[in-house]
Amino acid sequence: MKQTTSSTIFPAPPDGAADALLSWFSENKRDLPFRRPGETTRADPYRVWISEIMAQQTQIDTLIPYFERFIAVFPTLKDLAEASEEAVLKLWEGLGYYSRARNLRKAAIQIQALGDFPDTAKALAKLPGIGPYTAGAVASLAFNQKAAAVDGNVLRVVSRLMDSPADTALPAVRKAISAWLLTWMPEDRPGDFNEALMELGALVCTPKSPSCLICPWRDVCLALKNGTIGERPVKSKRMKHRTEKIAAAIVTDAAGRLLIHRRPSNGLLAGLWELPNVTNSKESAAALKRYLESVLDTTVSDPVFIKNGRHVFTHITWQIAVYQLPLHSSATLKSRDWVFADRDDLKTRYPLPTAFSKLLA
DNA sequence: AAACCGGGGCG
DNA sequence: CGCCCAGGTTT
Repeated sequence: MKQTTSSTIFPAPPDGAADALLSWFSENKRDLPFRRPGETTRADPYRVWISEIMAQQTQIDTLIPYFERFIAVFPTLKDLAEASEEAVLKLWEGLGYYSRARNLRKAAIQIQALGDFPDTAKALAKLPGIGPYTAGAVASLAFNQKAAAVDGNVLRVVSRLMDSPADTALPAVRKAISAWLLTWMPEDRPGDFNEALMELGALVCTPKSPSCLICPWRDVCLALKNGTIGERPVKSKRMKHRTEKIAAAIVTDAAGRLLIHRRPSNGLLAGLWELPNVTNSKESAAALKRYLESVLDTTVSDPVFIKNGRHVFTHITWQIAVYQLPLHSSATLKSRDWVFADRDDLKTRYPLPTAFSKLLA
């Protein structure tokens, strides 16, 4: 008997949907560096984990070079657990959401202490940086455990298959879809099933202009049948935006080294390095000069305006005025959060967010 | 439940 | 250039 305790938000999936999906996947799956078989597992859990954390914020094609570099520097869990935070951040430079890099290292240390890589969604979810999605993804893709892994791709694919008007921004809807997927996930192939759902979302059931004509579900998809593909999935959340004016300084010493500052260990771009700057000041050039004089404990020349820049985050737009201040007298730096960095160290050592690195280009 | 956390791709 | 994309943590 099937589903005596059904009560999920959807009725049973269309007949043959699982078989059609798995057949399509076996013929169309991409050969990706984190999908090669593990020694004793479906895939290497360390690689799956790293790739899933990276995939949370980046499309696969963009992520691959980062992944390859990361694995080259930290080939094993042990290498990552023994790395410095700054070394991990440097490899993460340009990917954004830097707390994920810090959590990656913390979790590596915890897994080392455990001895074995956690192999259930429940155990994985205890690690920093691993929530419901990543826990399910690693458990199923690496260990073939029966667990849901509902990301944006899966929400879209499922919403369209069932022509669901449910708001996928709501945690309750995500939970309901997870529970529903478990009711028809093939017992012996959770990893293939989850990976196939995500691959379908990435290659065929894309957000805009999906390739419905070649979709394995073209005959059973309810949104396609009802002409509502463009309206699925339904998502409610919208966020506000604010603008900040930043005055940033390019300060070089007599040797041509660049003055940089480490940001605080919490908040936006935590722990990354930046050009010295002041925010939302009316007399920005004068404020910048005062700021630098207090930091360097010496008088500096008047800032010379160079150019304007602009950087857009999800919730903030920075309007950046860039000034130059060459130093001729020597300056004393008060803390390890201030450095004169030469060109080579800037490239290899200090993680600089895109907002600033593009100003120097 | 809502706010915070970044950068890249695309039309 | 405006618009879109996502999952985990913190408040």
